[in-house]
Amino acid sequence: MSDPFDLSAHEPDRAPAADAVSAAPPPYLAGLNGVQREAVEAMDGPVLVLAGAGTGKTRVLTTRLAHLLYMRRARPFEVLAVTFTNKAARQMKDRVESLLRQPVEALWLGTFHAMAARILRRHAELVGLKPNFTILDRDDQLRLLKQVIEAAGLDHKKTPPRNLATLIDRWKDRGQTPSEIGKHDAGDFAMGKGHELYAAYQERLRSLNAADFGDLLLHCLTIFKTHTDVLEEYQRRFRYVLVDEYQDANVAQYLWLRLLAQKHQNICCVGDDDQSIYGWRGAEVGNILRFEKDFPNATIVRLEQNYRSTPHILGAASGIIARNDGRLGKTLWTDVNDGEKVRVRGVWDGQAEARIVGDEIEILQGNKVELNEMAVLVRASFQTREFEERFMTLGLPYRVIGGLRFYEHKEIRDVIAYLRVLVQPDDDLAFERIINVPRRGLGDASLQAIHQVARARQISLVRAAGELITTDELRPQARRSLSTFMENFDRWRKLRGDLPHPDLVETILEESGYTAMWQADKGADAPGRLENLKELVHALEEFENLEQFLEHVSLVMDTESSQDIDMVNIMTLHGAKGLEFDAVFLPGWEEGLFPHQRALDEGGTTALEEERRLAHVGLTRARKLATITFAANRRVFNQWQSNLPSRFVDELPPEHVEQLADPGVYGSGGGYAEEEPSSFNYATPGDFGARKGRFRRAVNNDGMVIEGRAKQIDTSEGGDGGFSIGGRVFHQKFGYGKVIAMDGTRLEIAFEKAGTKKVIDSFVKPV
DNA sequence: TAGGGAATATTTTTT
DNA sequence: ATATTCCCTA
Repeated sequence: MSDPFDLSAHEPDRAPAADAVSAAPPPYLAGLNGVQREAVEAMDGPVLVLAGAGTGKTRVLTTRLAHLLYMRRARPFEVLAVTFTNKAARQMKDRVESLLRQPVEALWLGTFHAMAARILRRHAELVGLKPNFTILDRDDQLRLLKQVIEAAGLDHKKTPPRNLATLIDRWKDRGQTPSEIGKHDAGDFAMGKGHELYAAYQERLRSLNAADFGDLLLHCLTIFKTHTDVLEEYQRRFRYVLVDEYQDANVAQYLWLRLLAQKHQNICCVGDDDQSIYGWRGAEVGNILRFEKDFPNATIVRLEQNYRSTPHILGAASGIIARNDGRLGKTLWTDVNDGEKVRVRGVWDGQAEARIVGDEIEILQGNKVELNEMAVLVRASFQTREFEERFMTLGLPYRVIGGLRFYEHKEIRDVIAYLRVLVQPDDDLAFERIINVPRRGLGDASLQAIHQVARARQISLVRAAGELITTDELRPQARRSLSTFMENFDRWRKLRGDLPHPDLVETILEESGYTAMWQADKGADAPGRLENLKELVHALEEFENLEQFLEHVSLVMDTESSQDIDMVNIMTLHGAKGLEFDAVFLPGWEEGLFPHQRALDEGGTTALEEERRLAHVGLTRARKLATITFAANRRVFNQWQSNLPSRFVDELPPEHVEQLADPGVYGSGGGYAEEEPSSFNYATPGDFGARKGRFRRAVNNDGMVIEGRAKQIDTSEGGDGGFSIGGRVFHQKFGYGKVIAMDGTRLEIAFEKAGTKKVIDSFVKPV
């Protein structure tokens, strides 16, 4: 291997780009290990980097990109670098700039969707769109689908738009247009009309001059396939292609990449099959395997040395992931020798869990661990609530990442709709959203009338509205109101040239009565909404114009939460991918929640393995400390449910786990606090995990299943079998109920007063 | 047309 | 439990 610091050894193969090169030797290669360096320096030809968690994947990718520019292999605009999240894209840009110690502009660096949108805007007319097409979000998509379903004479209750959306998304994820799928690919869905609905939806999108997320990629593929000249232009341009989180790519993205990289073959994909957690969104781990076939002479680099976590954390994570079949099989290792074991702790219920996590966080905080360096990683977003409540009580600062995002707030979406109509008058969906917000007497009847005109004349709603105000179709009141509404928009459009856009938006908010609407609202959330509106106007200053802002909100749904304030992070496991923290809390490791019941029911082994990868991702986020908790009882939909510990708890190798006794189990278990003194024993570490199969169950006086070592139970009362599904039973505490399901000695009973619970049979009597 | 009140679904994960 | 959506009446 030649000396990378010697520039003469790497004679640039093209004219240097004056703007991106400094004369100093690359300062960034020094800290890399052998394999990392190999991945960075293998610049010619396809490269696949299989990078385990915490092995310096991002570093390799960014260094490689910096190196390409530094070595003048490509000018910035000749490099395509795609990520899945905007955050990752931002990070990559920042890091490349800091490696090169200068700003880098003109790179094609962004999410798949952003890059595809950029290409599509330039060639929109090739797929029947105008360059200013609207990008629909999930909400718009669903509303449109509802219309399509009803237009097809179907009931949107029997054919839920959501299900149709998922179906269509999956087709688009696979790169299939309506003409490329079989007539019956949708099976029974919508009485076999799935295909027809898809086609109708695409037609509607086109007439609305709109594209959904999937279309951004799909339309690109169509263009590439039908217009080779366009494809060639991009193939020539992109001398180097870099891909982050490759295991998350769906087929459409894969095809997109393959087409673009075909000419130069300089494609570098970084991924980890063990971190593939987006199968439900169409991600195809198989893409990793196909890579070698499509790019036969690919260099394969494995990164296995972990620089993040302690051996116990790695051991625990590896132990879990080892249960999966069909892995590419990396083995993470580390130099580090010390560190604490992964802690596992069972608790009484969700509140106790939140309380204990809160306490632990305060202890860590006392030990000078920054709150920013701690995270609570949940399986499902509803779990965040209990932590928020607890942390609020404690006065513990926290941020929920990925919760309700800024742009998903109703008031923000309303304003955006105003802006969309302003910029793109033909945006029917936006128009529909705001025509009567705030209330201006333009209800269903008026909207129907407008629709009728629009349909008859094949024009957009705004144009139809413009025609309607010249006729006597509408009631005078409605007509006047609509007329004012339209005049407002005309005036605002004229103002666009004269007024800075934040001021314009403020004007619109005032004159439309939108601000007034919330000021008049007595709801508890109204002040917050007004705050958000202010924040939105403020945010507008960051953008050059409204179009840019709208593109941003369509594609960048995340908002940067202030990293500089010291706060505990709460987020889903999915949201945590790519992040790391000193201390990680993993609550809710219960059967049914994690692995999630729905994954278990619908996805079989494949889905279970994905859940397992999720567990692996969660654990490997931790640098020093990982704490797993599971609650015996949890309130789901206002119903109490007893749960068994997750099978993943069993799968943790005992030698890497410390089982914690928890004296506080009964401290806050709602009404149960007094019933059982703290005599309840937890399993020793040996009992946990070492035992084959399930935990032995313990029960409290109510016969509800809680975790741990089986406790002596007085079974003298009742429990002589004879239960049957549908049978009526009586429980000392919960009263009468009906047996819904039986699993050995466990019964699931729908109590008349107390809701559905899982209880041990010996505590109920047949009646 | 709007506003209240009932019925109903929601909760897996997201660019 | 909460949020939306639906339905009915004023």
